[in-house]
Amino acid sequence: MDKKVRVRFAPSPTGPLHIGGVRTALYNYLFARQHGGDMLLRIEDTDSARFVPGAEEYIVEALNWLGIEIDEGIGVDAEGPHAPYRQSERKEIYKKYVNQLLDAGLAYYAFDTPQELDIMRGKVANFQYDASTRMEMQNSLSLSKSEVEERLTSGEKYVVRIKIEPNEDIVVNDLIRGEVIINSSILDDKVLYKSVDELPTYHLANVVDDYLMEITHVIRGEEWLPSSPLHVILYKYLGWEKEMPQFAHLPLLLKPDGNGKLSKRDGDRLGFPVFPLDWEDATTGTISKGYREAGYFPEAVINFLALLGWNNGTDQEMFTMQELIEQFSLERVSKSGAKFDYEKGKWFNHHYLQLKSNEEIADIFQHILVQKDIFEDFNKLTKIVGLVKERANFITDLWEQSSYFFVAPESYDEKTVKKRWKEDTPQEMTELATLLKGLDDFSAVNTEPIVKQWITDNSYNMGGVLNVFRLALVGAPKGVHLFDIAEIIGKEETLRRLNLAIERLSEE
RNA sequence: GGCCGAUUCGUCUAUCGGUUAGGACGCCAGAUUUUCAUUCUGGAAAGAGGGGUUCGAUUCCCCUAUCGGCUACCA
Repeated sequence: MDKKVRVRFAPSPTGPLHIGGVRTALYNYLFARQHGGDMLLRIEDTDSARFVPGAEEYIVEALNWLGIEIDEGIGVDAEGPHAPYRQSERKEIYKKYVNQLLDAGLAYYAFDTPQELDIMRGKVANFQYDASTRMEMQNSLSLSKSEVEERLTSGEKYVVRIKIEPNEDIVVNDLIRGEVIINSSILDDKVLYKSVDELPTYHLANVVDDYLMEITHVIRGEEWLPSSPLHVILYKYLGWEKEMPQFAHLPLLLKPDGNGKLSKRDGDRLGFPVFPLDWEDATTGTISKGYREAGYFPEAVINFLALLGWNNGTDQEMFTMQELIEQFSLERVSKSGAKFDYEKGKWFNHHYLQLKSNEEIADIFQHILVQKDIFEDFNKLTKIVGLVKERANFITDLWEQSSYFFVAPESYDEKTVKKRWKEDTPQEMTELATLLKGLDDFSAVNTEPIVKQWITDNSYNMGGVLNVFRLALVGAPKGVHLFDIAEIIGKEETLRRLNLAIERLSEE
């Protein structure tokens, strides 16, 4: 019987969660759910220098908003069978395995300072700390036993490096890319542990934790592919070869224009969010926009992200989370990076907006209106939403599409005025006002035929009259069906706007 | 520079040796409409290049090119 599937999302709390990270989390989640397995959230804060307060909370909130549920670890409960889930709180655990490697002669102490290493890198082209150079460096392999002892006891800062045996082909079996073979000679003796903060580096920490937490599948970004042979070696050195998880390296999310990894700056430059939620940088105070605050529905973001690198082989484009869980497969994840197509993201949101009920949308839209000091009757609002929602991509677009329902025009579109406002217009509009004034039933089904009949009877120009009427009500050549507008704003307001337009536009 | 990975319309992608290379976003045109938008219909638009293998390559192999990732006491 196979082991229960267990995957983890392991971001480092160095800032807001990047949208690419969100996709990684999503794929992990889909995979776990599909196999009835567990999804863990682990915080990789082994770099004390890059720790950013609030980042962890942000990550939890973002996943929560998106409906990516965590079964174990951070954000669920402090305990859990493999607690703690914050690597900075697992120091003792790593220490034990560092010592194990040291004792077995598979790792060694190194005392070279960062400055000394920089000098070496400057001096020797393509310098690499490995079998070919390690004997020239300051470490427990090159130094005498007593000197090492002395340096250690004197409290000199050191680092523990893995001892890589050269000239071995390391095979990484990737679920997406197949076998990737890398020769160990190109690997350097990576730092596993640093005494400065008594913390391991990512490489050791992630292997130890994945083993201890019984992770069966490591699904992560492609940027980890080059270091995965190192991880394979680590599993071997630690004696966990049999328990080694399977790897799947996801293609990267690329900039919409040009090349390279999608970054925060692309969002600022091109005007779209690259983060799930708004994020305020504590030191600079600058705010990075998030999808939530930009008006996206979580299901739209999920759907959009899911398809950036995966498809089910058919023409289907709309997927609920449940369908994604059922249909997702690593085999169908593409190998090449995907450029981030923000326009398509908008289209997804438009689609999901149309799926919402008018009441649901009106409920949210109401909050936007209140901020503008507009308090509209909910039933009326629901009606308005039904009329304009198909024109919107976001609920926030609704205001632009419907403001004329709430406020009378302050100015009139010049081009339309020039084109439509003729010598006879004031007279026609006055007649129209009189006609409307006499109507009791102001519903569109009643007013429309009457007004049109009046136009015909007087041999007026249909388009001319109606467009000026629209101009009076809306102020611009836009908007929903004219008589619907009149119905909703009501007889009184319709007449008021009509007279206002006659007054203002006749002056000129 | 070295290593690894990738390469189908502008973009996301389908195709698992034989297709008029399909769909979607975006774009353009037409229809509908009192306006704008929506909607509908139609259109333009792709296998990086070169060698093989094969009766036949977008598909398999090799080379080149291009792009990307990694190359930290960062993840």
